[in-house]
Amino acid sequence: MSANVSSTPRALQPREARAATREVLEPGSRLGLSRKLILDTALKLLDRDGLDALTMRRLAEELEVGTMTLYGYFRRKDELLDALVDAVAGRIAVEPGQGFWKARLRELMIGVRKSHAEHPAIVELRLRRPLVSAGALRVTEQAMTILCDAGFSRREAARAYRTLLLYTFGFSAFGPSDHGQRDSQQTVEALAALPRDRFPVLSESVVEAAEAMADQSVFELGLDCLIDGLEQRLTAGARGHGAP
Amino acid sequence: MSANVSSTPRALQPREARAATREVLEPGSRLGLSRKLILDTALKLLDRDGLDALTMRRLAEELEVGTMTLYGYFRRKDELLDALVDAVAGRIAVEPGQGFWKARLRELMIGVRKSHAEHPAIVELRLRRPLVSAGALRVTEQAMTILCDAGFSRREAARAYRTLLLYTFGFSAFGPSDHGQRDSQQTVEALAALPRDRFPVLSESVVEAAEAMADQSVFELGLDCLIDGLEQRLTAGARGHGAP
DNA sequence: ACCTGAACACCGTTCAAGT
DNA sequence: ACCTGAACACCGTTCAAGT
Repeated sequence: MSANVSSTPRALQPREARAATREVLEPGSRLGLSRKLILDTALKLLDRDGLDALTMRRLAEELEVGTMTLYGYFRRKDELLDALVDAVAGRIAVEPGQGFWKARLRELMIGVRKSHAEHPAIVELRLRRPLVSAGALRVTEQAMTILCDAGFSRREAARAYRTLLLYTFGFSAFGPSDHGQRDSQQTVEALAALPRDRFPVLSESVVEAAEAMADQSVFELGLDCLIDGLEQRLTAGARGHGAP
Repeated sequence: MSANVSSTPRALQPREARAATREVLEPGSRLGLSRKLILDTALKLLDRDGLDALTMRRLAEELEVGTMTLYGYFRRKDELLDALVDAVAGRIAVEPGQGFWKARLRELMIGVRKSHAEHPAIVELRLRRPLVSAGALRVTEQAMTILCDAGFSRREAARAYRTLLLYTFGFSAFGPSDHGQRDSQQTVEALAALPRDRFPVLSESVVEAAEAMADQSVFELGLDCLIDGLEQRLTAGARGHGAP
């Protein structure tokens, strides 16, 4: 799938590029079709049956339309996927909020995490495409605002946000899935089967390890550790060699 | 691909399970074939051409063997992929090391990150499969040892390691790719094209944001923030309400 | 102008057959 | 016992044709 992605950027012409960022084709639609309807249906399919279930054929079938009709609205499947990611990212809450910067930042990242939890397949989609669309950058803007207001330089704010975002994506992509009951039981069994001589500590921590692997609340632990660590650097920097 | 994964665990019988964890079939090999050779070739293919290039047909072609011959060594492609992940994880450095626990933990996670950087496709493979094989758990054992020695309870050690691991995976999966020169230029352009009124801070931080997105060293920033945050919790816990 | 079936070049895997 | 080609049920996408 991603082999196709990497093979066809095709450097858009300036004028064409501008058009491409908003509505690409959007034909007149003899059937009731629209880009929005296609995206909504794709998201429904994604949430219900996962990333692998989102094929052009099945999406078309769901819309009761010929497969090739979709290609009148999105030139390639990739284009549809990018639009999907942008749309979902665009719904993440970025209210200004109030209070200390640490609390505001915490709130923001929990909103990102919540969006991931609601649409797990979207996280997978973001793996290979470093999408920098407007919808996806709303969160970045908000985070940068909070961090710069707190006293971080633009460079440090950008780096700090990066660690928060990558941690959040990591948790969503590799962390516990929402149903994860069965996973936990399997984890316990796998850990219990380890040779005690080579895994002395883990053998004594089977339950604790399995719980940590299944526990959604570990997200907040890491998030708070990161934010605390960033705060230390902020105050250390201000004291140590003064901000310019 | 992963639809197939989820559809066929098939609960092994106890005796069968034991056999399955080591050598599954390993036929006598009239050609010079072996599970090891297949895995080595698969890893070479993966590193050279990426995850999508690793198809059973192409792997067989590379080995100058009929496609179906591979199925004599691995029952399914998934089985081959799991073996691949386990083998690569098994090579991560987990020397005991010395010094303060923070430095040892830092070293360990940098080793994990290094392995990811060397085999990016392996990170993708670990997305959907929460593999708990012996090879992959060596790092866990080492991390738990370090954290427990430092004074964390087994539960807190397991949770702490979890945040470190998920951050590391997040960075490797969603962070800058190793070549990423071109990405950076494209990022700058995308950020510069944002409407200044809706993105006032980001518009002023185009270069800083693009640099942070391309910078491998941001990994250490987040890693150190996390470890510092964990340390705060360790000492706070020891002072606050004493360890049992 | 809008929609679409057939076809092409791919997948993983089953099955029956080769030696 | 070991190996494998043909076949099946899928992909994304091109192309030429329908209305």
